[in-house]
Amino acid sequence: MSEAVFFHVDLDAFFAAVEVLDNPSLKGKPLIIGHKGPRSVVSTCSYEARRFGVHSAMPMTTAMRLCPQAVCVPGNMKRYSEKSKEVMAIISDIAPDYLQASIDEAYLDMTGTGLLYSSPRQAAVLLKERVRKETGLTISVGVGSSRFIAKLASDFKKPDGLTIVPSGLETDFVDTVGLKKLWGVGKATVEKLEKYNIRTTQELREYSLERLSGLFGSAQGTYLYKASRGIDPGIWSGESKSHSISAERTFFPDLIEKDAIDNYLMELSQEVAFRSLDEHFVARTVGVKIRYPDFTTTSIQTTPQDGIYNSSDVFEYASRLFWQRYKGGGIRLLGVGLYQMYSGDDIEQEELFKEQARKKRELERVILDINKKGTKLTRASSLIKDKGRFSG
DNA sequence: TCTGGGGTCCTAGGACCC
DNA sequence: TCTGGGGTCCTAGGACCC
Repeated sequence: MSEAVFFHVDLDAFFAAVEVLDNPSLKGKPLIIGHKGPRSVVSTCSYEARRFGVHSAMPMTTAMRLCPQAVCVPGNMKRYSEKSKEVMAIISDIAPDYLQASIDEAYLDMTGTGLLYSSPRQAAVLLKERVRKETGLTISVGVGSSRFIAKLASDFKKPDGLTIVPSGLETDFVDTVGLKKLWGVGKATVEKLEKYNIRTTQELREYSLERLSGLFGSAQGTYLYKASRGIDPGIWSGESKSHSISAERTFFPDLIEKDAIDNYLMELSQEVAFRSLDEHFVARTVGVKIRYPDFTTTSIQTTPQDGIYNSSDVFEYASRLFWQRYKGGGIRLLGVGLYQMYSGDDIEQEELFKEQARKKRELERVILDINKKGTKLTRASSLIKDKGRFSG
């Protein structure tokens, strides 16, 4: 029985790195990925831009104030997906088992690879070399006895880092990383911990499981208890329980006209409906999200008995929910989501599936296929766009 | 700093059932 | 009848991650 070994692989400043690869004149320059609108945020940025204090999720206006000379590009997800696939292909070549966690990171289970590689270090170096040679990108790799430790380790030295946490030193490593950088411990939790005078992982370990569960609830209490001891609290262990699809837009200026609101509700409804069709999922719940100019956000959802089978169903429920909840005035953000989704292949065989709804769903599938082949064929109503819209 | 968009998971309260 | 206990589902909101 060999000891558990996990790698966490993280692509360095991924979107920015791909942009530089495709346009070498950007090399060495502060580069920001994101729209330039007044309500945009930074998606990713190059290390050159980070030196000015720019980081992901920062309002674009702030970023440009900190680094006015930065080059700003909107980003190209299709291209990033391509490069991501190239990297994942190399990973699948090297690791017996892996789990892609997002477009730019993966967890590799390297347990029992002692006969394939002389050491975890050798395997990690090989992986880094192959990714660099074959894709032109650099990665940071963390190695540890669990996914949790590997994840913290990959972040420890960036870019182009390799951090190996020897088994037995997990708790020491967690102390070195520090409370604020623990995965799963965000701003709100840090603030709450500080109220109890907990500022370090050592101080956190002085609290019993019972005490933490009482203060933070059983799930988060257990999480903090384990994480502070370097024990994997269970990140990325099981299958995900639910699936959801959502689409939202932030507007500038705020949306106010009824027609514009209806048009966006229709557009967002179609977007999520077609994506659910594409992914062969059927949703049981529809929801709407409204954000007002003062940033207060509210949501409302329903789980109809009759089921949700096509884009008109989604729009009907979304519209009903919106007008039920809307308090009036400007709208900063509008969103439509589908929740409690399950595999559509089951439902399509059921008797209760209404004939009309089924036909419509099939028609929409045809439209989806045509769109995939490159022709644009959408409902005329969704083509009416108001002039105020800036992002999408 | 004035705050995107797409997700997952958790909590608390209420409804409802046995 | 002043009031159990457990389970499940639904809803709204919040934390967190990339």
